[in-house]
Amino acid sequence: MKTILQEPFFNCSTLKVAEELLGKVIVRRIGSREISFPITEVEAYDGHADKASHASKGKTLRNAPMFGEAGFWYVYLVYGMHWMLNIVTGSRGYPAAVLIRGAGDMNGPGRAAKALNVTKRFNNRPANRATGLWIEDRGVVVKKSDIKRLPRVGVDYAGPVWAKRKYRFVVV
DNA sequence: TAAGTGATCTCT
DNA sequence: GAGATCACTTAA
Repeated sequence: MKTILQEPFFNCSTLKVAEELLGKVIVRRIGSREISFPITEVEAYDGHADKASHASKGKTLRNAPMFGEAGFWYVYLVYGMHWMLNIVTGSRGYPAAVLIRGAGDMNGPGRAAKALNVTKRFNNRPANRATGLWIEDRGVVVKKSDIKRLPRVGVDYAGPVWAKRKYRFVVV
């Protein structure tokens, strides 16, 4: 049983989407080939009040996709070399997204994006088959007891309150 | 542990 | 236009 996740799945509480994304499968079509990896680690960025979120400083050209429709990709470059792959959540106008930090054997968001051959070409595009990058539910259920909640990575600048929030979900 | 790397944002 | 800042990786 395969279902491609659509807007209703993502137009929901960001934390809930983040948690439920674990065990789902990210699929990339390159020409006639398809590669896929189960999602193992994610981070939630929820709303303008979240100091760790790009959206906390208001809407800019870069983070505009976060304010858009759920189920769209938000892709950007950090440290001059790594693409970060996020899926937008929540309703239009509410800035939120989930960062894909790990998929398959890959650890670290930069490597996951590299393995999937993701670049800004996917920024602000919908997650569906036509785009060539989407997420499937293949019926795998990750048990609650197999999910670990941890603080997010690299967001100390957000201050102790937000930096300590356990918005990161990992499959153990 | 620290350097590499470049888009983006915030001042002038 | 210049300068600071980064949701990271790799090699040492």
